[in-house]
Amino acid sequence: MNQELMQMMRGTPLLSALNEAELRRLAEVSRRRKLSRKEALFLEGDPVDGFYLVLAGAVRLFKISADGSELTLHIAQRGQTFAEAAMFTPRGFPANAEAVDAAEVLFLPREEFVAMLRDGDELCLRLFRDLAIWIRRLTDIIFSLAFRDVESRLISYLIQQFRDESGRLSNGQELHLDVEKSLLASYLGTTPETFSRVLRKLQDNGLLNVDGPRLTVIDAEALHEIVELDE
Amino acid sequence: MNQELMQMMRGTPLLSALNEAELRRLAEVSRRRKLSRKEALFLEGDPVDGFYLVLAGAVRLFKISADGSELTLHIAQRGQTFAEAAMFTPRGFPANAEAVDAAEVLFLPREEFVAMLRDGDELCLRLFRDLAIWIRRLTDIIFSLAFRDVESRLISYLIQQFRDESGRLSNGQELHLDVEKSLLASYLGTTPETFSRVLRKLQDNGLLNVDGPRLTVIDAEALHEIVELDE
DNA sequence: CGTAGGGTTGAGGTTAATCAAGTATGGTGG
DNA sequence: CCACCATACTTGATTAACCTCAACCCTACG
Repeated sequence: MNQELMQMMRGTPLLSALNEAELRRLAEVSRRRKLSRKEALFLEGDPVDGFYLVLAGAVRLFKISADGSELTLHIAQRGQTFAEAAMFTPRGFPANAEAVDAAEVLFLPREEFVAMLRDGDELCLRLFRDLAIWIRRLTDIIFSLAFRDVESRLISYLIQQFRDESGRLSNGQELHLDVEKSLLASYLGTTPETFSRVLRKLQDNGLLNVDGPRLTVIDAEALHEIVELDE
Repeated sequence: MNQELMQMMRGTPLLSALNEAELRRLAEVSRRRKLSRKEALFLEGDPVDGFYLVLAGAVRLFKISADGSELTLHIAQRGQTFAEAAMFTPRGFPANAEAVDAAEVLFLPREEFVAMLRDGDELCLRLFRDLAIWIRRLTDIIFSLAFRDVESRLISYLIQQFRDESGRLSNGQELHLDVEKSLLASYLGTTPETFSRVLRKLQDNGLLNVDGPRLTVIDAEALHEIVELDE
């Protein structure tokens, strides 16, 4: 049996509730799948036979509009699970999934997993927490889209990604964007053009230095003020 | 024991998984609460000690921005439960709740409910479905906010509320708005002014007749076309 | 009759999308 | 090693959607 796989599974909040035997059983029926950059994993509406764990790389979950524009809901990183909730809806996946860069995922079949839900109440509680976190995440996105402008959303993202122990950015700090700017734009619910312009504006106003994917914080205080204005 | 209460509880998808004894036990520890129009039930961030079932009237779940504007996430009607998910997050309610009109709710304490989760796997599965439905609902809201204009959202709402067996509106059909227009505006993520203007435009274009809260469908085909354009 | 609340209408301004063009940058094949 | 191309990114000009502010209407109700 694959030791590294078991290790990864144990590392997730959800699956760590399983005992050794269950973990091994689940590992046996799971399937690995390699994805190339931008390769689709599933589409919105596809029937759901199980959920996924990211083994390597990252997977993007996104909605797509009739005219083709996209909004990224979440980027699942190595060690994270996704599509757990979809297993319990009759209407298939509520979003699309594709690899950000080359990636590998582990597919965990619904049937075996649900069987384990039936005997372990700890596993149930973990899954409830998982789903509740999703609900939180989605309500946060709704709040952002409804009440905040792109500038505020962008700065929020930076703070969230790069904050120190105090939960804040500090002057001189280097922020290296590890994802494409256009992907980030989609995550912020805007276009690459607007994203670029907002970065530019922050630079012109002396809050941030921009050098390709390398950002340098110039005026952390001002940045924090902008997001705190709309909570 | 209150027969009517038991009846209501049995009527919900979630609680119908409980057996008689459990139902009675839960009814015993539950608490009824009457709310007057616009009375707050809880605020975002409040600690969560349980969830709610609407006994009468309706309860509105909404986010509120720093400058005071509101976005309604859901209007829970008689017989519906809400805040189930919040029980499993460490960060309190993710939204505010208040009565739309005079209403009555039943508070179901977390502790007893979670205890029942531990022994009934059917109950767990129902709850998973509940949470998955919430996730679906929230992703739909996100889709609407990100990709669709107010006109399209409004028509979608009307179709959703008043569709016949075929899932469509028909010419001459009377649609009676049972909630305040300003509340509807908040539900559609817009302002009363814009809401009013959109209705006006639909009337001017001969798609709809507007007489206070009474709408009459003039051109169902055209209405459906508008929403189908953006899926 | 007067007032209050919900609703409507108009003018003006802001945000951000769209369209179009131009600039790096990195990889590939000659 | 260089020319070429694809791709991401940037910038400018224009436009569209929608919000804000302000005034006004209408109806219910004291």
